[in-house]
Amino acid sequence: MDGGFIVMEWEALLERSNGLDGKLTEKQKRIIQAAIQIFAEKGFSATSTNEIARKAGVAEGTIFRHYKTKKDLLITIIEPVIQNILAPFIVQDLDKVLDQEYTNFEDFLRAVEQNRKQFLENNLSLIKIILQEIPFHPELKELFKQYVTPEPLAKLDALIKHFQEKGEIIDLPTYSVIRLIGSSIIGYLFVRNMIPSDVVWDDEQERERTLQFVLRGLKVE
Amino acid sequence: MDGGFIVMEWEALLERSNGLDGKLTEKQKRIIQAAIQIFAEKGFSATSTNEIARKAGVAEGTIFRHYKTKKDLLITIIEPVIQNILAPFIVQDLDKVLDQEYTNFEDFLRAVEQNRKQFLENNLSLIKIILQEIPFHPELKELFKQYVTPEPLAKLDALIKHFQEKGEIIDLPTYSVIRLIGSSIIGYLFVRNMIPSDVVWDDEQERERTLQFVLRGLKVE
Amino acid sequence: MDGGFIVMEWEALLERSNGLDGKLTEKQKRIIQAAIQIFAEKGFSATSTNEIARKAGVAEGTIFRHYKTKKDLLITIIEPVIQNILAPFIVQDLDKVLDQEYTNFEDFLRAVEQNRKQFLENNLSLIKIILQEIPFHPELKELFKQYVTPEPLAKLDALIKHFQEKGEIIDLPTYSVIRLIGSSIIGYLFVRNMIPSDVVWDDEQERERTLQFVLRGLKVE
Amino acid sequence: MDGGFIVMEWEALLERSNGLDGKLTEKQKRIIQAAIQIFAEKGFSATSTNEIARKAGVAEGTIFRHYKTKKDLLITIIEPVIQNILAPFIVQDLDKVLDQEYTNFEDFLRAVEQNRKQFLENNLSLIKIILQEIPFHPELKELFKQYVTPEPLAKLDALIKHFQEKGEIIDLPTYSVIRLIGSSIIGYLFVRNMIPSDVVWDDEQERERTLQFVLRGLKVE
DNA sequence: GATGAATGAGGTTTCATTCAT
DNA sequence: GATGAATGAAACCTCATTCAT
Repeated sequence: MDGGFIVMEWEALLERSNGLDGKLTEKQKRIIQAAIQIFAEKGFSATSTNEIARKAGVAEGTIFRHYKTKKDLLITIIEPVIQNILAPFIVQDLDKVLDQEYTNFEDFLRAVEQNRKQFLENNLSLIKIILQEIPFHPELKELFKQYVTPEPLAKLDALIKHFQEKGEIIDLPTYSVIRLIGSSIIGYLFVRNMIPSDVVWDDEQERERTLQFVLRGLKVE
Repeated sequence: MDGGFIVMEWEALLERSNGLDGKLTEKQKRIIQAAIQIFAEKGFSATSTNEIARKAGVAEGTIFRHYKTKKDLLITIIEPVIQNILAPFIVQDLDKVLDQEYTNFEDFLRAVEQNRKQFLENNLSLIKIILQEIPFHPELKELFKQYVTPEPLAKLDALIKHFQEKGEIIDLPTYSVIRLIGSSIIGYLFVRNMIPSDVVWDDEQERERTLQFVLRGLKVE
Repeated sequence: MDGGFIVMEWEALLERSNGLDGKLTEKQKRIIQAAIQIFAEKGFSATSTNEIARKAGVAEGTIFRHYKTKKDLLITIIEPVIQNILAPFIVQDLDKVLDQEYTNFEDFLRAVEQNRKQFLENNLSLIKIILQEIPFHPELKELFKQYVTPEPLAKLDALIKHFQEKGEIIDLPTYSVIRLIGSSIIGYLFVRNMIPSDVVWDDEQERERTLQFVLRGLKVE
Repeated sequence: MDGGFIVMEWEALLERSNGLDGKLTEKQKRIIQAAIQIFAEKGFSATSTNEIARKAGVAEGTIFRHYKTKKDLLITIIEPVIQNILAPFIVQDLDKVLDQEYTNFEDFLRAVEQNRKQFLENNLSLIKIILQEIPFHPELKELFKQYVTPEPLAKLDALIKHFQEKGEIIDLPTYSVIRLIGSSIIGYLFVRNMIPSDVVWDDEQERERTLQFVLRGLKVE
């Protein structure tokens, strides 16, 4: 099983989001790992702490020593993921992109797609949990809002405008551009990950079709 | 409250899906209505039959007289919705569309968007329930597959090809075309329904932008 | 065992305090009875609902169908007792006492002692529970205050003054008189009920000594 | 807060009762102090060792290094208090009293009242704990009996007889005299300590009334 | 001596489901 | 058909106590 991998990924997110320190005990890791797996599989409400404890190989009480309630455990897991979902690579690397005049919109698009595809693949269970549980937990919605800070959005805005000024994409409000790009890429990634294994799917071609669709859709006529 | 409306809508779906008109007793309707509301609000697992009974104004036992288990109640609610999600208006009206040579792709797109928007608005709670619960209940997945019958898909396929032959849209595999159109429209509808009430949103413009984006994205160059 | 007797007594208090209606099911009575016994024996906190259920011969869940929480059960038991502790016979019969001029202080004292002795004996477990738990539950303190209504106190005040005017007892503030009488009688009743069975105790004599002590202590010199 | 004071008091009791001076470490003192406070506030059963540890600022394990079980801690706290409750000042000073012919019953009464009032005020929490827990722990009852040694009682008996022979108080059995005096004084102290702060209470007067009541009640006619 | 993570038994409460009325 | 009291399994969580460090 790949549980170990999932937790490694999650720990990476954790470190990136809290500056690190980590210091998770062995048992804590096992609890987190078990919880991620079962939450993703059955949903938060339908998962019992007993089951988590059994899968983690710890006593049930141990869970509650580290996380005051079951919901606490959920939030502990989700918080760093939310932070990283909403802080796409742009934030880190935007300056470079803006500085380098040679970068065009198509390269940007390919980079975004590549980056998010990676993130999605590395964090499938975690993202599933978030999508499932956000509607039911106001605290999570709050977390979400809290991390939609103006700064990265401003940068993204600048970037879009940059391409518009260069005449590479059509002149629409930033949020519309983001929505249209986002829909197409997320739609592609969603189908790609959800299709049953017995269906033929030429990933390379589908990606190319999606990117071309977006490029044409936003091209200045 | 619009609970009554929701059930009326659901009953319509029920009738359309099972032909006959149900013969639901007053209490059954109240149970269904209460269940839809609370399932949508808190999720299936986190909803107690006691709560449903209270909201429906019936005894807890009454629920189990009509639905053998809680899950039975869920499936009873979801089944007709699944059928109708996957049987877009095309099924009923496709012949007309195909017959009428004058109909162009843009009109078709507008019609699809309009039809799905209506469906979404009328059945928000129901769709929310389905999206939430499908991942956790193999029976529901089965139901899903069962209703992805070849017939409507074949018709849709014919329709896409029809527009491709007329040179109105680019020559891609049908499923890619559907995916690209679907992503954009669903993305638009999703944002439209999810945005908080305090954000400005010019619906007419956004719809137009989305449609133009799709039209350009699929246009033959 | 006298459990049946205790509950009968408690039901009597309940009826007297809520005007009656009773309508306790058989199981409810068994739960109350078991709870009274074990609370008195081990204290509220040290009593488990599991133990109550076992002694009552019902399922644990049944307790929570009737009483939302364990504390609810405690309050349900205690409320009518508090009411009746604080509403001594005087309330009911005071008018008679005041009307009959021939009644003297000694007869009154004997009557009080007799009445409270009866009450104490009939409700030993209940009173024990109250004394134990009141300090820890603000709700109970509130209940207490709520039932120290001005009306019965006013009547008692009138009665004391009545005897003072007749020159039968010394001229002290009512609350001091009540305190002194109360201390002596409660002290007598307490010792009487607490003494181990192997100690000799001539009840008749001790009561007489106590009454004479109070009479002398309050006599006008 | 007066936590420090409480433990100082308790240490004094401890020293007086075991002769030696205890050699309590700093942490032990903090544990005892925390335990006294929380036991008094919430009762023994409702107090968790975790809470004691937190309030004492020690690790939970440290408690169990010093006291084998939670009950052990309770008994450790209570034992010296029981000894001192039941060994009123008489024990130490009785000889003086008996020797000094000039001492009369009234002075004796005043001294008892003063001494017990002091004790009560200094040890309110401790006494509260004892009264709460004695009914539930046979070991404590045993302790109690164990300290009701014949010797101090014999001295008290002698003292009562002494005043009876001098004709200062009525001729009743010693235990009746003690009971009557005790009831009145304890009743006074109880009311004095329990009255809410918003009620007027002239302590000097009330004490005088109580003492006069006892004096009259026991006076030879 | 002190710590605090770990335990597992047991606490209170909730729940879907049954069944006599 | 409808009820709602009753059930008991299982849920979440707390607790006193142990033990390796």
